[in-house]
Amino acid sequence: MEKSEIVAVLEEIAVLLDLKGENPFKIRAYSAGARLLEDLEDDLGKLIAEDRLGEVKGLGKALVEKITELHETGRLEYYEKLKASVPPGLLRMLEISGFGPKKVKKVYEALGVDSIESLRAACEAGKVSELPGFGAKTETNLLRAIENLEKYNRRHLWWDVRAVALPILDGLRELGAVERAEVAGSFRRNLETVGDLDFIVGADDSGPVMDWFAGLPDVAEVIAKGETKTSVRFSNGMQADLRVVPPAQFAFALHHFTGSKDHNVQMRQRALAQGYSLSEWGLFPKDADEATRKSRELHSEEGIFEALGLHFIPPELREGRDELAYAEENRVPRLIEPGDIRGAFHNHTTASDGKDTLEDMARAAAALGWEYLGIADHSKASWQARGLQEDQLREQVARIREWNTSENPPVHLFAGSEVDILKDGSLDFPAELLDTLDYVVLSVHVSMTGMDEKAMTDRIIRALETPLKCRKMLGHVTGRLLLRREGYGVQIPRIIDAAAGNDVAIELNAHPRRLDLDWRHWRRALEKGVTCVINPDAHSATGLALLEAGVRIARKARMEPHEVLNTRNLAEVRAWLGL
DNA sequence: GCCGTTTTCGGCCCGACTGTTTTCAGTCG
Repeated sequence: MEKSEIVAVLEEIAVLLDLKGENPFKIRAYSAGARLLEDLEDDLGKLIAEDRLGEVKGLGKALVEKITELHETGRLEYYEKLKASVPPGLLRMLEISGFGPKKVKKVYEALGVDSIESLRAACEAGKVSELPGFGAKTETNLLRAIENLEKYNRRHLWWDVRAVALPILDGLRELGAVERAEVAGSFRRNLETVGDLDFIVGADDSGPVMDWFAGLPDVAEVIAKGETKTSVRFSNGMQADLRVVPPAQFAFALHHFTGSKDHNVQMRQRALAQGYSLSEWGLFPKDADEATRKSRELHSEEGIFEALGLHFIPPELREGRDELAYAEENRVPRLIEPGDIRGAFHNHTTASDGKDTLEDMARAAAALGWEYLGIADHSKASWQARGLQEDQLREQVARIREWNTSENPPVHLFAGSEVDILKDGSLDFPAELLDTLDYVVLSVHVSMTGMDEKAMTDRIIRALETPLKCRKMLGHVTGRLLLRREGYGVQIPRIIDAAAGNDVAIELNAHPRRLDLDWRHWRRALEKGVTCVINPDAHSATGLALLEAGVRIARKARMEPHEVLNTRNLAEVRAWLGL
C-alpha cells in the first residue's frame, strides 16, 4: 500500500476511536502518527526493510507494526474490525459544524441515529431535544448546520478568500479603537485552501469593534458574539471569526491564531521544557499562581520566538513539520517575493483557448515590469482547448521571432508549446517541430483517467526522457483541481528523480485552483537539484497576475529567489535555455 | 499509544463560547 493511503487509514482510525469514546491520548497518537508518516523524507519501504521506522519519534511499537502490515499486505485486521463496528454514516455526521464525536455517539446510542438524514428526521420530530444534555437550541442549531453543510463547500480557494479578507482588514484598521489588526489562520499561512477567516485585533475596548464586525453588510448570520470573540457567516457561506485582545497581548494572540495547530503544540511543548507556559494570552512562568502570574512583555512574534531560543519563523512555514528544528539551527533565509519575478513561460493566447492576443499578452507582461514572456499554447490533441495544428504553431513561432526583431519590443518573447503527453508517453508534436522552439511545457490533458499510478508515472517519465534540442518543463504534475477533483495518481518521488536526471524543470503552476506541484513535495525536489519554474498558466492578460498565488505557495516550500528559474534576468534565462 | 537529563508509570497544550446546566461537558481552533 502507498504511503498516502496508509496516512489516510491512520487518520480514519483516529476518528473511529474518537467515535467509540477511546482514550483521547491514544487518538492523538494515531493522528500524530499519520502526520509524521506524511512528512517522512525517506522512502517508507526502505525504512521498513532496514527496521528503522521505530527511530521516528512518535512512532512506537504498535504504530510501526500497523504501518508495516499495511505497507506489506495492503490490509490491517485491527482497522477492518474497527471500521465494521461503526456505521459509516457516523463519520459523515462529524462534518456537521458544532457536532462532535461525543454528541454523535449519544444520538446513535439513544436514538439509533446513524446518518445525516436520520439525524434531520430526529430533530424535526423533536426527539433530540429530549435527550439529557441536549435542548431545543441544540436541535434548531443542528438543523441549520445540516442545511449549511449541504449548501456550502466548507473550504475556499486562498485567492477567493483574499478578495473578502483584505477590505475587512482595511476597515478594521480604520476604526478609532483599533491599534493593530491582522488576518491570522490558514490564510496568513498561505495555505492553498482556507476554511474560516480569522481576524485578530489589538484594542482596549472590544465592544465597538465587535459591533462593527457583526454589522458588516455581507453578514448573513451571527453565530457567536462574546467579549473577546465574534463569529459570523457571510452570505457566500464563508465563516469569519474576530478576536479582540488588549494591545499588550496582540503578538501572543496573532501567533496563536496563525497556528498551525501542530506548530502551536510544538511551541507549547518547547515552552514547557524551558519552564514557561505559552498561550494566546502570554508566556508565563510555568508554576506561577494563576491569579498573580505575569507574562513576559513581548510585542512582536519575533520576540516570542527569540524568548524560546528560535530564529523568526515566517507564518508560511508554521505547519508543524520541521520548522522548529530548522529555526533553532538556522536563520530562515529571505524567501521569494512576488517582486522577484521577471517573467513566466506557461501562457496561452487566442491562438488556442486564451482570451487575449499574443501582442496584448506581451504588453501586459511589460506593464507588470517583466523582461520576458513565454508563449505556450495547447497542442493538437487538446482539441477541447482548440490546440494548435503543426502549421499554426510554425506561424506563431514566426510571429514571435518578428516581435523580437521589431523596434524596441517592451518584452522579449520566448516561443514554446504546451505539448500533450499522449497515452503512451510520446509527445503530440514531432521532434523536428519542437526543436524549432525555445522550450516546451509537457503536460497531461488527454487520457487522464483509467491509468494506475505506475502506468501514469511511466508515461510521464517517458516524456521527460524524450531527447529534444530545446529545454523541457513539466506542467501541472498531478492535474488536480483544488476542491473539484483529485489529481491523477502519480509516484511523485520517481517523477522528481526523472526530472533531476533529465535536466527537466518542474512547474509550480500558480493558478489558484491548481498550485501543482504541491508545496509539500518541493523541498525534496530542490534537494535533488530540480529547477523550479513558477507559471501562471494565464489564459488572459489579467491572468498573469495569478503568478502571485504561486509565489505564495513557493514560500511555503521555503524557496529562495535563486531556486526559481523565472527570478533570473533575460540574459541568465537565455543562457539556461541554451540560446 | 507514546515517552523518559526527576520517570518503565503516569502523565500527555491552552482557552473561549454555547447550551444545558447550577458547576460543567462538548466543540472548536
